[in-house]
Amino acid sequence: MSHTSGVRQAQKQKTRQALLDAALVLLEDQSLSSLGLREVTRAVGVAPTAFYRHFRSTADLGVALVEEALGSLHPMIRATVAPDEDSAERIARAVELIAGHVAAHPAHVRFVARERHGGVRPVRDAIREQLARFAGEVKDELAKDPVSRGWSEADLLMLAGLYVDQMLATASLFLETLEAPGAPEEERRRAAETAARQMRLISVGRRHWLD
Amino acid sequence: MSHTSGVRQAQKQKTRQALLDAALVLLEDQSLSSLGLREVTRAVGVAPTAFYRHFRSTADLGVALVEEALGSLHPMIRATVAPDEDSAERIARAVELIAGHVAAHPAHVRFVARERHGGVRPVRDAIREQLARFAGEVKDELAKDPVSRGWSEADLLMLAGLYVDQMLATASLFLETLEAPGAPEEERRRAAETAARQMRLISVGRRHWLD
DNA sequence: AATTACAGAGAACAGTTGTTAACTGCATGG
DNA sequence: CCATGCAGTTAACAACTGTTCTCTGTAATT
Repeated sequence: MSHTSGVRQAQKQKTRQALLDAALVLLEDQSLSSLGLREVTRAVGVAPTAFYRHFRSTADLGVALVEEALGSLHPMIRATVAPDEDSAERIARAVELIAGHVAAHPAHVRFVARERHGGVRPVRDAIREQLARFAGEVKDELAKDPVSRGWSEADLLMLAGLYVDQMLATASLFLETLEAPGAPEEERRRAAETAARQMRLISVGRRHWLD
Repeated sequence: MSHTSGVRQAQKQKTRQALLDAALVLLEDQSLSSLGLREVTRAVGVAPTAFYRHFRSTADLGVALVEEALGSLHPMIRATVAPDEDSAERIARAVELIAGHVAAHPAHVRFVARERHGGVRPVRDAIREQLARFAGEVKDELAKDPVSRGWSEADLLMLAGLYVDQMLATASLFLETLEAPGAPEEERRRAAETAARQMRLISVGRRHWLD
C-alpha cells in the first residue's frame, strides 16, 4: 500500500487542487460543457497531458467540483433548519447564513446553480444526488419539530424539497445581486427581505397544513 | 419598404427556423456556451457562412430561442393562476397544464431551465426579463383575487415570484421523469402529486399570510 | 545504493473552430 | 425586361481542440 502522505502525494494533490481552482475561475463565464482541458492546464501553467493524471475528462473534474462545493455543506444545512424556539429568528439566521456563504464562495454557488440543469449528465446526477441528501437531512430535522406531529413521511419530504429548492434559489438570487455593480447596498437588502418573506410564507403554510 | 411576405422572405424565414430547430436539438445534450455555429449549419445542411445572414452569433440565436420558448406563453400563465371558485381544482389544472406543456415542448423547457443560469450573459438576461414579466402578470391576477385583500404590492410580487419559480421547478422535474426510461408511469404520477402538494402548501400559506 | 513507480513535459496527429473575402444565382422593384 | 439586392456558396486562414506516444526527473521502495 502507498503512503497517504509524502512529498510526492502532497505535490500531486496541490496540482489537482490548482486544476480545480483554475476550472472554477474559468467557469465563471461559461458552462462546463464548453470547458476545454487545455484551457484549464494553460491557466495552471502545466502541460495538457498532466490533466489526465488527475481526471479522465472535464466532466470528471466537474463531478469533483460538485463534491467540493456541496460535500462539506451538510452540517450547515442541518443546523439551518434545526428546530428553534423562535421560528422568525431561525428564518432570519438562515437567510444571513446563505448570504454569508454566497459572499464567501460565489464561484461554488454559481457552479452548482449553472450545472444543476447543465449539459453534462454525470455532473447533473452528482448534484441531484447531493440535493436529495440535503432534502433527506432537512426532512429528518423537520420531523423532530413538534409542528410536524401528524405529518406523513411523504409530506415531510415534499416540504423538505421545497425548502432545499428555495435555499438554492435564494443563493442564486444573492449571487445575481453580487454581480450587478449598481446599487448593491439597497438591492441586496431587498433581495434578503423578499427571500425571508418567501420562507416565512412557506412556514405559514406548514403550520396550517393539517386543516 | 420591402414586402413583409414574398418567396424571398419566406425562404429566409424557413432557413432561420431550421437553424433554430437544429440548435434546439443539439442543445439537448450540451449547453449554449459550447454550441458551435458550424455545428448548427452542418445539421441544417447549409454553408457555415449562411449563419451570419440570420444571427450575429450563437448567443444571438440563444436570445431568439428564449423568445420562441417563452414569448407565447404569457396568456397560458395568466389563465393558470387566474382566480377560480375551487382553488384545489385550479392547482390540479395548473399541474396538468404544465405536464402537458413539457410533454409537447420538452426541448424548449430544457433550454430555458438550462440557460437560466447558463454561461451566456445575454441569454440569461433575456430569460430573467421574461420571467420578471411572468411574475408581474401573475401578480396582477393574484391581485384580482379577493384573498389578496389587504396585501401590499411588494408581498404580492414576492408571492408571484414564488409561484413562477415553483412552476419552472415543476416543469424541470417533469422533464427529468421524461428522460428516465425506467418506470415512467408511476414515477410521473408521484412527481405530479408532489408538485401539486407543494403548490397547495404555498396556497395555504397565502390564505393565512395576514395573521 | 540500485530499482521501480509515476507526475509531468514535449512533440506531433488529425480534426475542429470562427471569420474573412469574393463569388453565384435568382426573386424583386423600377 | 433589365438592374439591383441579397440569401447562400466556396475557399482559405490561423488558431484551437482532445488524445497518443515517448521521454525525463525524482520520490519512494527494496
